[in-house]
Amino acid sequence: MSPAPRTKPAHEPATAELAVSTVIFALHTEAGAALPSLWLPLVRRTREPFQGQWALPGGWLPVDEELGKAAARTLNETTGLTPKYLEQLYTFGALDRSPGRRVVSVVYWALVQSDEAARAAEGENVRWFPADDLPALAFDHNLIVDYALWRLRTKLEYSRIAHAFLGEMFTLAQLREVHEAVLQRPLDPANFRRTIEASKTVIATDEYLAGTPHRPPRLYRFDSTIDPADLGPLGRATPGKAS
Amino acid sequence: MSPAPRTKPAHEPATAELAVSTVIFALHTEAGAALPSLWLPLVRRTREPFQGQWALPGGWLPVDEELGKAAARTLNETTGLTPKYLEQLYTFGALDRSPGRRVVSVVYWALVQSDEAARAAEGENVRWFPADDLPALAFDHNLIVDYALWRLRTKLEYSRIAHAFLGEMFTLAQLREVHEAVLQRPLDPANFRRTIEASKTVIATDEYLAGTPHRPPRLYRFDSTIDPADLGPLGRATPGKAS
DNA sequence: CATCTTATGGTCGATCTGACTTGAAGGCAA
DNA sequence: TTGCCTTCAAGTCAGATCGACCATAAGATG
Repeated sequence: MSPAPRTKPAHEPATAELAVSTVIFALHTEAGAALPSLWLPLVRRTREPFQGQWALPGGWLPVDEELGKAAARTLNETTGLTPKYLEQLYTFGALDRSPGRRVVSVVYWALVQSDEAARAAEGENVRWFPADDLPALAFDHNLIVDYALWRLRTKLEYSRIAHAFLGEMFTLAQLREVHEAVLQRPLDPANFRRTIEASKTVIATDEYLAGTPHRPPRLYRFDSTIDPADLGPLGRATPGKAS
Repeated sequence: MSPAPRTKPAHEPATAELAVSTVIFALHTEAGAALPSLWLPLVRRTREPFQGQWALPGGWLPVDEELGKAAARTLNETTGLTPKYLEQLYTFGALDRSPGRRVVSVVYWALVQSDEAARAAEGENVRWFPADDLPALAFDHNLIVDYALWRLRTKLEYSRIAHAFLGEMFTLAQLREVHEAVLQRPLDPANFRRTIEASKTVIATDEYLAGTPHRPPRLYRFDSTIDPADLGPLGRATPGKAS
C-alpha cells in the first residue's frame, strides 16, 4: 500500500502481502475561515500502480516490527509528524484493492497537535488536504478515510481523544473548539462546560490565560490517570498498541 | 494461528505470515443453571506450538480469499457452524505471539443462534467452553477472547446485535434474556420493553406464543431495514464484510 | 374457581440535556 | 476615567430519559 515493496515479485506471490497505513488528522484553520476543520496529510505515489495519485502514508510491514511501531515509523518518515494518539482502525483486505496483487493493509489512525501539524513539512510529494473534500485517492483510500472520519466523530463523544489535538494546558473554549470542528456543529459554551466538568476528565489549574480582549479564561489540564482511548482489555499492556 | 501452515519454512520467513481466526459466541443454558451464559467453541491444537492446548478456530489466509470469507470458511470447517453475524474484531501482530515466527492474525468475532449451536458437533478436538472461565489458551488467545467479550458487551448496548442469537420470531422476554445473559445482570421487564419499543428496531406481529403456563406473550420480528451492526461507511458495499 | 406466573401498561422521582439568563472580569475607545 | 464590548462562568427551567415500583391482564393448573 505504499512506495516501495521490499521485493518485486515477477510472478504472483504465494501469499498476501502485508502493509501498514495511517490516516492522520490535525486541525487547521484555513485563511479566512471562521472555524478550524480537519485536515490530513497525503503522499504522492511515485510509481505504479496509481502513480501520481495521492495516498495514505504507509509501507510494507517488516518481519521484526510491531504493527503500531511500523505505522508510527512510516508516517514519520514520510510526513515528519509524531502523533499524540495512534490507534488501530481496521484491516482492509479486499481481493481487488491493489491491481494485480493481493495486499492486506492494517490501517491505523492518528491525531496530531495543531502546532505540530503547522511545523510539518509540506513538499512536492506531501500535502495537506481537507478531510471532507478529498480528490480521488489511490487504492481504496477514500473509503478508508471515510471510515476513519466516522470513527473519529463517533469516538469523540464517548472518549477523551479531543485531548490529542491540544497541548498541556488549555481553556475550555479551546477544548470546545476542537469538539465543534470535529463534529461540525456549534456547541453551547455553558452546557459544554457543565458536561466536561461532570465527566471529571479535566483538572482546573489556578492559572489563567492572559492577553485576551475579555475576561481571562481559566487553564485546565487533562487527568492523566484516565485512559483516553477506552480500548477495554487492550488498553493495558498489549500488542497492537503504538510505541 | 492454526493447524496447518501452508509451507513449513526451515528458515525465518522474509515476511510476516497472515492468519485469520474467529471468536464465536453462542448462548447456552448449562444443566442446572438458571440463566443462559456465553459459550464459545475452541479447537485442540494437533501440532506444535502449543500442541494439545485449546485455541480459536482459524487458518492461514489464502491469497485469493476475502478476509471475512476466510473467517467464515475456517470456522465452519472446524466447528460446522454458520454464524448469523460476523464482524472484524482486531488485528493482532505482536512479535512474540507465536514462538519462532511472525504471525499476524486478523481476528473476527461471530454470533450464532442458540439452536444452531446446539446442533453443532462436539468432538475430541472441538469443545465448547464458558466464555468467562477459560483454560489457558494457545498463543495470545485469552487476550483476544477478553477483547471480543468486551466488544460484545459494549456493542450490545448501542446496536441491534442481540438479534443474531435469536430466530425469526421471538418474545420480548427472550430478547431480554439475551441481554441479561450477555450483560450478566437482570433487567426490569417493563423498562426493557419500553426501551426496545422506543428504539423501533422490532416489529410486533399479531401472533402469540402458545403453550406457556401463563399469559401468552406476543411474538416480534426484527425490522430488517435497520442495519444491525452500525459500522458507518463500512456498513454498505464493502471489503472485509463477511460473505 | 382460586391461584400462580408472566405479560403489559402506567406512575413517580431522580437525572440528564438543551435553551436561555445573569453577573463577572478583563481589554479598549472616547 | 468611564462606559462598553466580549467572553467567562454560574445558574434557571422545561422537556426527555431512566430506574424502581405498582397494577391489571390473561393464560395454565389443580
